[in-house]
Amino acid sequence: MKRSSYVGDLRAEHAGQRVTLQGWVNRVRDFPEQYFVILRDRSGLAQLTVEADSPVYQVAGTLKSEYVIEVSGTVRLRGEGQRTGAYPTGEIEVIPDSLVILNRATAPAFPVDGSPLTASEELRLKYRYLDLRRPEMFQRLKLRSQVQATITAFLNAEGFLNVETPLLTRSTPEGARDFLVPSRLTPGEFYALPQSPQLFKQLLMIAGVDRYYQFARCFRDEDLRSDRQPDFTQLDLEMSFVTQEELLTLNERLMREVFTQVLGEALPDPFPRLTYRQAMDTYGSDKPDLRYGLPLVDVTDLFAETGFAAFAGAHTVKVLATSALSRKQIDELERLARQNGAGGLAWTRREGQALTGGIGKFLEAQTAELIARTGVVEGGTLLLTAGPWKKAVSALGAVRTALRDLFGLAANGAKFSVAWITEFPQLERIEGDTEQGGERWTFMHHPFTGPHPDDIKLFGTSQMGEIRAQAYDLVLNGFEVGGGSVRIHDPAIQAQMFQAIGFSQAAARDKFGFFLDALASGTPPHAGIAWGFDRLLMVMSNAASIREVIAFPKNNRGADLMALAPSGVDAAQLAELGVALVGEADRQ
RNA sequence: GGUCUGGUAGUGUAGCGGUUAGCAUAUCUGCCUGUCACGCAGAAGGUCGCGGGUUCAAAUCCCGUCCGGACCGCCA
Repeated sequence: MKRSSYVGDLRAEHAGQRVTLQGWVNRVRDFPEQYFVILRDRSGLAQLTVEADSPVYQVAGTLKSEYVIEVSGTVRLRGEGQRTGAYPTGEIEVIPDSLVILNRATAPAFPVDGSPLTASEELRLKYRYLDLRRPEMFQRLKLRSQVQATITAFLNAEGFLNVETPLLTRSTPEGARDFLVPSRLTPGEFYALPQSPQLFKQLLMIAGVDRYYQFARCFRDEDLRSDRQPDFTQLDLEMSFVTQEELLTLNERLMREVFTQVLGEALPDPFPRLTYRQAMDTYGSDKPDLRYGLPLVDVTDLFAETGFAAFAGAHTVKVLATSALSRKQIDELERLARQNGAGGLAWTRREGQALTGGIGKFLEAQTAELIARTGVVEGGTLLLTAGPWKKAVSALGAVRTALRDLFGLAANGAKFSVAWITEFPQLERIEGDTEQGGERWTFMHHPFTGPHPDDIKLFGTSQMGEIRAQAYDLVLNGFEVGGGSVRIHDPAIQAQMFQAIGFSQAAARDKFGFFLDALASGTPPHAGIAWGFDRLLMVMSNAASIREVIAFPKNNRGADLMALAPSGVDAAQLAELGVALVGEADRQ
């Protein structure tokens, strides 16, 4: 029988019409004179009313939750006092004259009928197909599909070409561990799953495609987090003959389009911008949550002459002014600051025009100035970190985020706060690796990121750490939802970059000789970006974890609790691949 | 690799040295004249994650281990 409509679309205006519906039994309410069967499909719920004299009364009595049924019948306006505004179809009921059980069901492990969710996430992941029956989950799948459709339409209209790139490929230098796939045809050799289509999209520019995009599946074999999956999707795009400015502008338009079309939310035009330096210095993060203020205040100068030894010699001293905190809360924040690289978290409290408690007694000479600069309120707490610049700011940045969660600071601000972070450093010093006294450097973004033209002269000097990259991140509510760069298209600069990160010419040739050849074959200036698609959806749907916006995600340990992956394979499969397992003791 | 946190009927939770291991919900049975997370009555359902220890006595305290989650490292 052909379905005449979705269950949730029925309204009073359909009264008198014959319908055929298919779906799941959400719930059966058993009364002396009739059964109320609540039918559910992805569109919503509607009530079937089966009276005692109905031809389907017997069958209706055998229905249980989650049975799959098909009914035909007539839509009827409910009587006065029987209508409800609790759900959209509450004005009507369907009087079935035929009811077929298409499939029976075991009792679900947890309720999916719209009653409050009680199941643990572990259970939801194990029975993901049940979890996805819940309207909340279906809405997330739908949102994801709508965002993808909006992006596709926008980029197609802008002349972008959707091109797919291989999943079985060669290791690309993104810095994460690769997932490897053994080759049967060439035993002893491996494919790598792409960490991103980086080289391929640049090759498409070299090939003259000019404007490319793809919803690219990417794989990184690193530990998971609530916003990180080993197997994820990015919106990958690349453009030729554009400046950084043009690329950012187009992406802003795209993002605004997505938010207006899908959520009806207006984002600013243009997006605010912060340099990496500003973001770190003011918010202690390169992905600051700008829905609230609470800036880090620099007080390095005030501490230079204090008797507080730990702070007097510090390169950077930063302070956050917050409302009153209990000792226990301060201890918890200190633990967090330490975990984020600080030696400790100093504190003191404002009482009138004095600072008492914590390190207050060392600060008599600076008290007035500290109160003035931070604007700390009466009874409020000052939290301070000191140390090398990056450690001091990022530890206090972590504290800033914790204060947001503690006091709900983000709740009063804009629903979505977006910004570009620009001028990332080109190179990052590798710490604790100073063999032969020389310092070693690595790329911060990836080795094909173009340096700022004004800073190219710093390659090979002692100021390599100051080289700015033409790299940018898109930040939304404290999450990095995108990142990209203007690429190097000049082989000479590429050579300088390789040299800076200690890549010999031979090593570079060995790793991606094909790409260097391509660069030398006529490469247009080009730039690109990749959006963390899952992460964007997580923020858009205000979900607590990335797993909420992925149909079949992996848990904290990278396991699929439903399919039970990863899993062992039989010896024959391994033999065919030329792969042998080593014992635990032989593993590093 | 590290820090923190949790694991008790199908599910969610209470109990934190001596309880017949409590409550809610789901399940099953019966009842109920229109419900809408229907209601009422009853029944069944638990190796308190697992192993060891302390104790007259352990769900409860200790140690180890496995599993879930958050974070650091790692990763854009």
